[in-house]
Amino acid sequence: MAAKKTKEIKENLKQVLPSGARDASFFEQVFDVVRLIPKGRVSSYGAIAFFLGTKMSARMVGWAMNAAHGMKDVPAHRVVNRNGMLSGKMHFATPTRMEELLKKEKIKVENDQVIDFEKKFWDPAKELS
DNA sequence: ACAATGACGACTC
DNA sequence: GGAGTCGCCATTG
Repeated sequence: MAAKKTKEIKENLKQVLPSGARDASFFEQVFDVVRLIPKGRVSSYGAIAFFLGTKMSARMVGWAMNAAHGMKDVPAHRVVNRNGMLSGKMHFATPTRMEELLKKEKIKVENDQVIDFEKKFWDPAKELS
């Protein structure tokens, strides 16, 4: 059921984007930012939300990530919560997929948590200015 | 149209 | 310092 929903989201997003990016504008920005996250680095929902102007609405970033699953170019695995925890790993194809991907990028993950999160943290507002 | 939910965050107890 | 509560914004029921 959830998969079907994701598909619907993706299709809906695809339709909305080229038509008149107003509802998906937020999503588009999120995708762009996440896509710009360097390899071996991670970011947080709050940081992205802040960069987009809605710093208080990290939830929406998470929701955008859900839709981002349809976009393979969007490394959602590099986006974790402000605590550095892989809060969204359960939403991947497999719960271990996120951790595997992160480890693949030299990011240490232990107990669903990114090690040295502060060092790996990539702040869009800071890097992209 | 109203109420509830959510890959979060910050504040309060 | 750990746990609980409220707030935010958009989507879904």
